[in-house]
Amino acid sequence: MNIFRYFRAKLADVLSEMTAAGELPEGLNTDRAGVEPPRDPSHGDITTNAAMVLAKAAGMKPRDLAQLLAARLLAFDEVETAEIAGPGFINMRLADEFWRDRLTEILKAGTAYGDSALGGGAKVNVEYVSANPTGPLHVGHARGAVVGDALASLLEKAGYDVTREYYVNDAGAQVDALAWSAYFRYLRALGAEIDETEFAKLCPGGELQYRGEYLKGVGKALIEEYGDKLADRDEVHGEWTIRSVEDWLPTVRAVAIDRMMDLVRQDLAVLGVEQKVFTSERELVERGGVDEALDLFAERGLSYTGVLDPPKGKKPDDWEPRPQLLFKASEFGDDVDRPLKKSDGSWTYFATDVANHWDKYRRGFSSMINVWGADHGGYVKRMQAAVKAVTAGEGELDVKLCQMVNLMDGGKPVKMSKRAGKFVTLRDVVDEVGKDVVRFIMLTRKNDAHLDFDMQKVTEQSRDNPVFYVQYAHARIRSVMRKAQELFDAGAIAPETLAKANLDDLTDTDELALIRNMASWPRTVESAAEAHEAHRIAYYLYDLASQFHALWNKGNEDASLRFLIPEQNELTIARLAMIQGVAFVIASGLKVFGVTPVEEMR
RNA sequence: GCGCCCGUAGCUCAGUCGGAUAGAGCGCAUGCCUCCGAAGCAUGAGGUCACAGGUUCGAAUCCUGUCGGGCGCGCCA
Repeated sequence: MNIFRYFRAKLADVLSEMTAAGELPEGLNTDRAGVEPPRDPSHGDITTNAAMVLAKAAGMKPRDLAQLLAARLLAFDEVETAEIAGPGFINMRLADEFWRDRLTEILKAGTAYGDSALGGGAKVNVEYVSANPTGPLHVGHARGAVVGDALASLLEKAGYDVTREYYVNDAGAQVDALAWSAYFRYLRALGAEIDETEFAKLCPGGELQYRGEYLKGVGKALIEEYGDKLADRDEVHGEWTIRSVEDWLPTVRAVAIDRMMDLVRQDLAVLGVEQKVFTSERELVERGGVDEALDLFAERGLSYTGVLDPPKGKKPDDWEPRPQLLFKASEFGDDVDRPLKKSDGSWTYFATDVANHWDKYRRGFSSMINVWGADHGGYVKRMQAAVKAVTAGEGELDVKLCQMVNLMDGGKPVKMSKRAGKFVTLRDVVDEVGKDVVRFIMLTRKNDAHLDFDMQKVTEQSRDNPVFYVQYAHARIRSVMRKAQELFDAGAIAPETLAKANLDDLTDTDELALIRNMASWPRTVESAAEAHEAHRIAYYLYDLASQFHALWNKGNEDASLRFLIPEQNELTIARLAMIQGVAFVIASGLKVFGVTPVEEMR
């Protein structure tokens, strides 16, 4: 139960009562009246701005209206006090009993606490990673993977029907370059003595783009399946020669992409990411998806053949005007119209991506979320414009841009050279620090802020490491529960039993404050889901964990505040119920992150 | 030149639909372990929310402009 939503409903009742009594005018718009936590807890448990927002329309002074509202709100059993403060806030304090009931609710729900019906089962598509299938994933991809995956889980928790999707860019120049690079490995594996720089000259762009060791496997796989059929051997000199492109490239490309996608899937599995739908750009093109989408543009008069102005501020050295098929993106909020066809007549990446989103819409997703690297920022407007155009305004696309991850080791940046094919892979990092640490840390910043990832700091066992601190809280609770088995039967301290326990002994201010914080978990889930911001969960968990640790520490000074008090069974049971509640809420949050709560620290 | 993102404590960052006296960690200062819950804890100092206007009961938050940083800007994805 989202307590703020609960009291917002009560406020609505009060407002309609007042309208019926003639104290408020008919047809008052009450949308802006909300029930929220006060900024300062000393003001109370919940607060409403209703009097201030409605005063003008009601023709009353805010504080006068607040008086009337407060009197009626006070009539509810749960509301202990209702005071007017500042410009017209109504601060309410809720009965201790109400909070203890929330704890009972948590114990009944377990890790399902915080589940919400907010989404109402609406379908949402979250597309993330979507890295080119040209090699293993590196650390940068890890952030997008985790951000997308956690956002998907968060939306599921908030009641949406979520599909996790990966768009495979298996058409276009990049995968052709991959095929060339794989072909080189194939020829080498056949035993051909081909010089790398000589071969590079034959490649498109005169460069052998992918030189990592990981392509050796593709070369071998090609030999296993096709033997030497993809190359010719000069009978006289015994040298291997390259066949014409159309004879080998489609085959090599297909095998290489297949292999690379296996690699990508394995890397994602290591991170605990499992996407359900893999949409192939090539298949989309082959089954006419692009033609369909662009026909739609043509029908609606949203495309035309024209010439773009040269980009300003950039040296137009090799620029020359060329007529292209353009999409009227500027009619949908973009700055200029965008090309759908290249000068050679083939589709641009944008055109196929329009088809991709059109396809998603037809599969029933009017709500779509894409997670991209920040370097794709310039692409957002045109894609949103395209989604609006292709769905006739019914579809909505939110793009989460992930900023760079600065990989560090003991305060020093880890050097990565993409040119030499030496970059730190996702797998390297996961092997080093573990999946849970990577996942949690990737969510400790807003997606659009730079993130420092220090391999040493993230495994440090100290308060400034949020992963440790949150996990430690959970482990401490599990440890107390284990110890409690020396005092009670396992059945007596099982969550189902604790849910029935008498909690009246929970009277300490810090204990009640802890319960209040737990009770704000459903609201945290809902607001984070609405904002599409999973990182808020990390801050909530850190906050809850430190509140728990503070209470634990008080037990050092004052033995009467400890969780296990010998000879005082009822009090101890109540406190066990409380910390079990904390463990559930932490586990519930970690589940959203795909992080396993630990039983003990090692 | 244009567009997008960002600018909050010495440092790294939170900040809920616009809400009251702007928060956390690190660092700093002070106090606290012969044992019973210290892989530490408690308390405190520290701010022109980049700057200047505007919107209103109320602005770190919304709008306009300026300054500073990052990213992007036809035939790459």
